[in-house]
Amino acid sequence: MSGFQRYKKILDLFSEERSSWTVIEISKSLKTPSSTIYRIVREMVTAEFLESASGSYFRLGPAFIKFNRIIKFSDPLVRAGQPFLKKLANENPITSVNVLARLYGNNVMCVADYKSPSFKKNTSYQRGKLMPLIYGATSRAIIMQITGKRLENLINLENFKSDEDKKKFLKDLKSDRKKGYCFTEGQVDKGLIGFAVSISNKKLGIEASLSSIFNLDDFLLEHEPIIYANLTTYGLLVEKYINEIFEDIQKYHHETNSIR
Amino acid sequence: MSGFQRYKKILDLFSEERSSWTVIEISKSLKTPSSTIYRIVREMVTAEFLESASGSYFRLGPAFIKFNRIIKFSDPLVRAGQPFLKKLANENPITSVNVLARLYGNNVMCVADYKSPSFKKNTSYQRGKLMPLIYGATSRAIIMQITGKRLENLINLENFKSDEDKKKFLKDLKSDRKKGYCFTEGQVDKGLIGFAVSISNKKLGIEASLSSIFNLDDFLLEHEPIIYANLTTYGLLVEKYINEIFEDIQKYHHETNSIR
DNA sequence: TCACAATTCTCATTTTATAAGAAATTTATT
DNA sequence: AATAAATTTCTTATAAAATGAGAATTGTGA
Repeated sequence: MSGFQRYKKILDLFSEERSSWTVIEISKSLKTPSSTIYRIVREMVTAEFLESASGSYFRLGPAFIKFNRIIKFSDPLVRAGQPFLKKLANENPITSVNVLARLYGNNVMCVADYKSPSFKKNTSYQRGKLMPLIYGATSRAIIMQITGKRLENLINLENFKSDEDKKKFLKDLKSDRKKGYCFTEGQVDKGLIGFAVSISNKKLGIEASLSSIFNLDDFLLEHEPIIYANLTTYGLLVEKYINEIFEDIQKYHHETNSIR
Repeated sequence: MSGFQRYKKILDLFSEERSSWTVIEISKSLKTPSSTIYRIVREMVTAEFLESASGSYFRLGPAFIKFNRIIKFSDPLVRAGQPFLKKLANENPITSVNVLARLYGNNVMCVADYKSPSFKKNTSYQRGKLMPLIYGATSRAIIMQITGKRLENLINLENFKSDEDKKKFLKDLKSDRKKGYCFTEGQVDKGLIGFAVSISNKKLGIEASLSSIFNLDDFLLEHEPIIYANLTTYGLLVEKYINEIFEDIQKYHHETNSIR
C-alpha cells in the first residue's frame, strides 16, 4: 500500500451502511498495525477528510461537502443541465424523476437529479449514486455514443448473463444510436420505465445523458411523443449551454494566463 | 510537503472560481517540478479524486460526489434535520431560507439548506459553504453552546474590528446562551435577518444550529413569536431524532462486532 | 508529416513511512 | 477518587517510497 492508495483504502471503507469506523476496526480490516493507522487517520483528520465522532469512532469529514459544492457550482455539465431538470419534471405529462448522469471511468454516475414532488417511490437515481453500465436508459444513452475499441473494453468488464444477452445488447445499442434516444423498462428499479437522450462534449471530455424516469403504472403510449420531444429539446439546450460555459472557461484561462 | 498534505495542497488549488488546472500551472503554483506533479496527479486520477478534462486541464473528480452522497445519507445531523427544513419553510409566516449548520474545526459549515420556492434572493446559505464564525445567527447559535478554554481558542483566531467589538460579542453570546435562541440582522448578507437555535449531541460530537433567514423587508415584529416557536419545536425534534439515529448506530456496531 | 507540447519513464539520492513496543492520555468502572 | 482499561501518541531502527533532472515516448494541431 503506497502513495494515495494508502489514504484511499481507508476512505473506501466508509459507506452509507457503515459510516463510522474505529482505528482498531480499520486496522483489522486492512491488516495494518494500529499505530500506522492512527498516524494516517490523524493526518486525514487534520486535512478534514475524516473527523472524529463519539466513542473513538471516525467518519467522513467536511472536505467532501466542500469539494462537492465546488464541483456542483463549476462542473459544466451540472451547471448547464441542472436548471432543466425541474423544467423537464414540470413539462412531462406524468410525474417523473429527471436525471443527469455521466461516464466516470468504468461507471455511470448520477450527477444531478430532480424528482417531481408528487413522485412517491424511492429510486436509484440520486446525485452521487453509481449506476450499472449496461442496465437502464440513463446508462444506455451514455454508452451508445461510445464506439470501437473503447466500447469493447468497457463492455468486456461487464458480466452478461449469456453471450446471447451480450449480442442483443450490442444490437440494441446500434439501433438506439441511430434513433438518438432510447428507453428501457424495469432494468434498474422494478415498476419504473426510463427514457434518455445522449449529451456529449468532445472538447470537455463529457459523455453523459439526460433522462426521465416514470412509474410504469402512470405511463400511456400517447405520452411517448411528448416525452421524447421534451428530452430532445432540452438535451440540445444542455449541449448548447455546456458549449457556452466551455468558451467562458477558455476565455478565463486565457486572461489569467496572460496576466501572469 | 509530505504525507497527505502532498495531495491536499493540490486539491486546495481548485475552487469555484478556478475549477481546472494544468499540471504545469500546478507545478508553478506549488513550486514543485512537473515530473513530480505528473506522478501525483496520475495517482489522484486513478483514485478518481481528479479527472482529466479537455486541453490537458484537470478538475475535481467523482470521488467527491460519491463521498458527499454517503455523508448526506448517513450523517446523523443531516439525516435527522433535513426533513424539517422544508416543514419550517412551509410553516414560517414569511418566505425563508432554512439551514442546518455545524462546527467543523474552526469553521461553521452549512450542511443542509432549503429555500422556499418564492425566496428570490441569492444567499450565502448553501450546503458546503463555509460561514464566518462570528457573524450571523446561524453561527452564533453554534458557538453560544461552547464555553471556557475552547471558546477562548476559537474566538482568538478571529479578527474583531476592535476590543470593544470582541467584548460586546462575548456579552451578547452570554445572554443569548441564557435565552436559548438568537437573531442577527444583515451580518452575513445585506437585507437579510436570521433567527437560530442550538442543536447539540455530546455523544456524537455534534455542535450545530437550526436557523431561518428572512428578507428584512418582509419581516414584521408580530412574526417573531411564530418564528421562535417553530425553531424551538423543530430544534428539539431534530435533537430527539439525532439521538434515535445514534442509538441505531450503536445497535448496529454492537451487532456487527459480535458477529466477528 | 512535422514540430511542439504533454506525459511517462529511469535512476541515483534524499526523504518519509513503517511497525513494535513504550509512554502518555483519555475514558469507563468500582 | 482511585483504579483499570482502552485509546492515542511517541520513539526508534529499518525498510520503503518519493523526489527531480533529464531522456524517452506519446499525443496533438497546423
